[in-house]
Amino acid sequence: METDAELRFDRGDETPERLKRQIQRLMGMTGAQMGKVSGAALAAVGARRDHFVVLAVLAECGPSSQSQIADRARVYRSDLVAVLNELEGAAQIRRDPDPADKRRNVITLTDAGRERLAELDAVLEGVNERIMAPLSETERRELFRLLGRINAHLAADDG
Amino acid sequence: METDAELRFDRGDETPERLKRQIQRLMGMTGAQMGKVSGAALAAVGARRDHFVVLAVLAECGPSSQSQIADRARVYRSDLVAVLNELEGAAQIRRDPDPADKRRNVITLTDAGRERLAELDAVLEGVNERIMAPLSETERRELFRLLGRINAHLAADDG
DNA sequence: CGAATGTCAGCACTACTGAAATCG
DNA sequence: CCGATTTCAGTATTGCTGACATTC
Repeated sequence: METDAELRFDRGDETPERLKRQIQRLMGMTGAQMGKVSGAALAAVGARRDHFVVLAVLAECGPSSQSQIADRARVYRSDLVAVLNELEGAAQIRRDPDPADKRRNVITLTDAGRERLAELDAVLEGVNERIMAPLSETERRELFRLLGRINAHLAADDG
Repeated sequence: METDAELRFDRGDETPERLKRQIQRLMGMTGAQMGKVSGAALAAVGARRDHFVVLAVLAECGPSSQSQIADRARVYRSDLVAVLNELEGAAQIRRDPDPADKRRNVITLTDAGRERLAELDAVLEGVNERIMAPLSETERRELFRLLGRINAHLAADDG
């Protein structure tokens, strides 16, 4: 039998062509790696992605209810609760009952929250720069443009 | 207080600028959506991503040991076991002990496996086309090129 | 002995669902 | 009564780690 002879023992970049042609796979791998890098960078300062996203939404949209934040940050309402608990514990947000609608809370960014956002923003900007390092300025814009188009198309397709 | 007046009730695309500028976020969202689309397409024919990847590796690299497949398909050895069990159950692969090294199994693609791979390949090609629909041929090539560069850079950076 | 291989068990994290309590 | 909001509990999937027996 030729069992041993037919095994390929060589290492290196042996990724099959079939896999290389799959945009899903390339996007998935690259996206996952980006997620890891930025996740690790945020973890290094004791934060997670949701913290940044929620703070950013509050900074740009002003005081909001939790369901508004959930919609804009694309976080589930149920998961948002824990995030807000943590941010509130660090005094980066305030959670006050809305007198006009007693079902809601009004979430407000504090000064500490604004500082924290600036910190996280700087961290992620560093990550951004590191990720985009091999691309020129025009290439970066082009990448954004292409991804944006695909993303819009996918979002319109099935929600 | 102006609690109610400061709330923003308008819906639509309110994604904060800060978030739009994050390549990680755009890639993450787009990649996740691609993953969902292709995952759903594969689930519709009773398969998962790993099935396709493993079959593709076997088709292009020939009979291999499990750890070789794991390396090339970027699947963990531990997770590969279940995948191979399923493929073996459907008679799409054979798992024979390697007489030359009794620690190893030699995994071989069967004819049924080749047929299955062709089927999954067609399914994913459809997904690919659907995802890339809004882009022209040159734009698609450009996207691949840019992503490939970033991916190679990230992979070289930290493994 | 140390290293590789296949296997199993389990952990951590994220996305997601469901339901309850309160209120409009 | 129906619907929205906040909250808690739990599921499911996936990436990943650790341990173990066997064999080189």
